[in-house]
Amino acid sequence: MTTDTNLKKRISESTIHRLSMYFRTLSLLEKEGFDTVSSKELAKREKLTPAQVRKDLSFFGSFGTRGLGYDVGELKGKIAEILGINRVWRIAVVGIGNIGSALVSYKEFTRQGFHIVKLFDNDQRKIGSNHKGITVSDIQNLEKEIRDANIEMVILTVPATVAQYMVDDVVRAGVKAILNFAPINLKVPPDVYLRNENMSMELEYLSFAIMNNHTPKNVR
Amino acid sequence: MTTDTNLKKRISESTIHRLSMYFRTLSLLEKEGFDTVSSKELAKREKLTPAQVRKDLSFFGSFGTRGLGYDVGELKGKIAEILGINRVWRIAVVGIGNIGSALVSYKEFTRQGFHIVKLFDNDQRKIGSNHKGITVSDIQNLEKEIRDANIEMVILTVPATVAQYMVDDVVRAGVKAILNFAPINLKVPPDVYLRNENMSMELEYLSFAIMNNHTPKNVR
DNA sequence: AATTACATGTGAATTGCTTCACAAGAAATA
DNA sequence: TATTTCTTGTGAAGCAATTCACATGTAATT
Ligand SMILES: NC(=O)c1ccc[n+]([C@@H]2O[C@H](COP(=O)([O-])OP(=O)(O)OC[C@H]3O[C@@H](n4cnc5c(N)ncnc54)[C@H](O)[C@@H]3O)[C@@H](O)[C@H]2O)c1
Ligand SMILES: NC(=O)c1ccc[n+]([C@@H]2O[C@H](COP(=O)([O-])OP(=O)(O)OC[C@H]3O[C@@H](n4cnc5c(N)ncnc54)[C@H](O)[C@@H]3O)[C@@H](O)[C@H]2O)c1
Repeated sequence: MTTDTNLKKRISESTIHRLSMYFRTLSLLEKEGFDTVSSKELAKREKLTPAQVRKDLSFFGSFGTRGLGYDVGELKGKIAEILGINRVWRIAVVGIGNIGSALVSYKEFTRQGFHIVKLFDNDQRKIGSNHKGITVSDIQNLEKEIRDANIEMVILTVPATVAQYMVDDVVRAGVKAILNFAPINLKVPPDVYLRNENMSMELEYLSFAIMNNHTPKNVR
Repeated sequence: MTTDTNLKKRISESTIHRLSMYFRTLSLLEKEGFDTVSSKELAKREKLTPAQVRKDLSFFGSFGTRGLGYDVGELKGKIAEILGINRVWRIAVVGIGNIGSALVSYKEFTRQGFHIVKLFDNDQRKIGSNHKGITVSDIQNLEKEIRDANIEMVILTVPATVAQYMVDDVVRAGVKAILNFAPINLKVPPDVYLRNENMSMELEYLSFAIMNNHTPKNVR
């Protein structure tokens, strides 16, 4: 393990999230026909400081040209590399209900390299049905099918009551990253990454903000 | 404006998010039959330090009993008050597509006081149709209907291409909080709160984590 | 009533993140 | 080629968030 790799362990979550933002904005700038962009312009579009943009990038190398700025296409490529999105990720969705099937229909994921290739449910009425060309598999076959299909990430959209059981199954199948939508604290082994998408939390934040005239520094 | 109000302006976004987490865990503890809970136990369930829990709460008052801990029901009530969720929020969903209709079906929101009472779309095939007992209104009537229904929050689930126009309309209608699902940087006046729900960003974070063996301090 | 055990609430210390400020380098201009 | 203009990359400074550590207080026990 090199020093560089150790370095990356210190990158903050905020920095990663901002890299995602830069990536999206760079795609937009590319479409708008810009060849280069300064940290100042990038910062303006994200409501950040130019120093923040430069510092974030500096953790990974130096990608700009002094006096000129960054080459839009090049920087976009570098960030894709950093984020690991210059490749295809094979994903399974577990729980094909309201939210699960909405996610399956979302073409933008595919365009970004997040390929949903397997769907699982335990409801006999859903098993065998077709969503955007993918047949819903029986949850009973989860482990084998996940392994056979080389799935590395799972989007979990089952009821909170069964979410932990499904996580355990998914982990057993060798999946290393889970995006969970159930409002519950899940346990995963240390080598499995778990992110929670919690919409109620965001509504609660808005509620607090209105009630208290909240004005924090950085709002996502 | 009192000193207390000014105080609240300094509360960090992380603290608010943790209050949401505490609230959910307290609800669970209540169901599990616990009368009291210590900062230690609460912290354990959230993977935080006890000091963090106590510090978060200390910004708003002192709710515990030394030697004993916090009364579960009481603390839950206090946090509900702080977050402003001890009341009903009237919400409209704009854009009744894949994700919009999934959200409308989500009963948990209602249980938490987030009442979705109006739906809007611009598609003639959707206008007039019924979702969970609510008729989809024509987006043309947005301003009047939002005002008449006393809507204070909007969930925005329209394509990114039209999201800014819809925000402008919604702001004009007097809405003070927006939860946006379109992957785009929206502009709102300073007195309107905007939160973005960005699922791609979470997948990108997972991608980065796998590729770099990322081990940050606090993971959501 | 005294003692023990336990857990809060909070200044102080520490850690982490953001912003500052400027030397250094590249491009454009004269 | 020299000069001006512009913008990066980065240590240092400043600020914000987290954790420490303990005085204080309550309840349970003897
Ligand atoms: N719908 C929303 O807008 C929304 C919003 C926020 C959070 N969530 C959360 O997302 C999750 C899914 O919500 P939903 O509204 O789509 O619910 P849903 O009931 O529509 O979908 C859940 C799906 O999971 C399947 N399922 C149940 N047990 C299973 C198992 N053991 N194995 C495999 N599949 C199983 C069900 O058959 C169903 O198809 C829930 O945890 C919910 O709390 C939903
Ligand atoms: N589906 C997902 O899983 C998902 C995931 C992440 C983000 N998003 C984002 O959420 C948004 C909605 O996605 P979706 O998949 O539900 O799309 P969708 O096309 O299914 O739904 C969009 C809805 O908005 C309506 N609409 C379009 N223009 C409108 C206007 N001017 N006024 C009112 N309504 C209008 C359409 O008629 C449609 O019903 C998009 O911005 C998308 O990028 C979706």
